[in-house]
Amino acid sequence: MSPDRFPLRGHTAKRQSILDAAAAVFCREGFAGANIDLVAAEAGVARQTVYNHHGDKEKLFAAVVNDITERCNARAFSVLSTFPDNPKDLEAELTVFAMRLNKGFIMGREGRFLAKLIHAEGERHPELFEAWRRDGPGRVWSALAARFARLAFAGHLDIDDPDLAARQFMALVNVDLHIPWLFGETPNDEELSASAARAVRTFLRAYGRKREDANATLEEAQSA
Amino acid sequence: MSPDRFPLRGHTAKRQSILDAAAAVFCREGFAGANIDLVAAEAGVARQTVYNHHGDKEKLFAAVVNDITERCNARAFSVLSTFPDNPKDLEAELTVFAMRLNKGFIMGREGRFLAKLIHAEGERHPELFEAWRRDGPGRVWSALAARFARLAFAGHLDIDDPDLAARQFMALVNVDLHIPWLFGETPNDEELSASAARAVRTFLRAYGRKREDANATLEEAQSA
DNA sequence: GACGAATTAGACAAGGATGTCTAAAAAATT
DNA sequence: AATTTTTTAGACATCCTTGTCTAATTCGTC
Repeated sequence: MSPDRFPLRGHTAKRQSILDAAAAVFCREGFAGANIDLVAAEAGVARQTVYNHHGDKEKLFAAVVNDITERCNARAFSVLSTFPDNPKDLEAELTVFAMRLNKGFIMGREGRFLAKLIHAEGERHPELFEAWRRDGPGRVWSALAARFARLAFAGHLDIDDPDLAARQFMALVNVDLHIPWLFGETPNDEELSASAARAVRTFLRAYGRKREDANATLEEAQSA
Repeated sequence: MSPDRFPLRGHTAKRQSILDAAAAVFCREGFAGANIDLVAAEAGVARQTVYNHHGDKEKLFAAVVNDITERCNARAFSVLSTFPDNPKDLEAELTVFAMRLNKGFIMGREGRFLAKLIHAEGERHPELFEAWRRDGPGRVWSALAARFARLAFAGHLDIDDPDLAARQFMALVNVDLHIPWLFGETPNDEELSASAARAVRTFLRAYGRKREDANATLEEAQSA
């Protein structure tokens, strides 16, 4: 009698292997086009095993969505925890952060899978993505917004609406990745980095303290 | 013998009706999930007629993609032609323009269909969307970039890279529409307008002439 | 080594979809 | 009005997929 009542350890390994394969197949072929035989083959497992673990195609799909959502959220918060709270060089550090966002979250395996699943099936299975909608963008954006608000409070940024700023930051970071993303292409590190730099530069032109700096300089000049 | 050798006028009407229905079905169900019987029913046509016009499911899909791409591009350029080239109140007029972009292009029927088709099948049928990729975002963005460049030249904006500015403008305009879009929801005019206003405000904070105004003020102060 | 649970391979029925075919009806042209 | 083309309804063969079932086999534990 092993300490954990869970059947086997190979059991859960196969379970995860099936989930991974199913995610890839659903993502490539869509729900209707996904073939259980293909999932089984790609997971290195008999078809019957797929049915043993997740009784149904629908249930399998739901399991995949839950699994991917969870892992994707974990990844997002892991990247979020590297936000530059005490920046020496705000532009440089925000750029590195945006780059991590690109690589680890948006262009990462889980991120791409989840996004494609939502695009393809979100309209048809809204209940499945309810959890994502609640805990995904909502939580991530407001966490990011909190970080921006803190930067603004510390005098590094000039932000009226931190939530809006956070959403716009994400959108700007995505600008040059969207088209390649659509066709399954993966920009190299240099391109990702350049894209992040462009996004951050524009973001800081909008929300940096340059205007107040200019005013400060103006006041100095006037008082001189 | 009528001047045009084309068979009938009801013929082309049915053709278009089939294309419309097929677009809706492909979009809702995906390529694999789309049912030709359903397309025929939705088009008010016998299944055989569908096969008569477009011999194949694949060919039908290709025809739909071409049709939608064309109409979508036409719509985009129609909206683009309302760009404020000689603005009195730049922020207000850009906001109205962004609003038209939202309603007529991004959230419009053709725009949504095309975007969904590309998301769902772009990776699997890259040849089909090659034309879109070449003539769609490329042309639209560079046309928009040209308008921004002209505004910059006329002294209304401070832009280094008009192409980048155009892409970022589109991204900012999309910020608040993305999530509803994913779930087939249509924000009302008020929300669309508010979203456009937020996007334009941020865009102008980044690319407006405020900094140079400040510098001008500074120079005046210094020369005084 | 023996036992029980999980896995496997393959066969299988049922259902659904594609694409073809035919004969009849409808529409348009001359 | 006659003729030609298009459309229609339905039947049809074929293929693919889902989900179940069975018997053999492997794996891990006692």
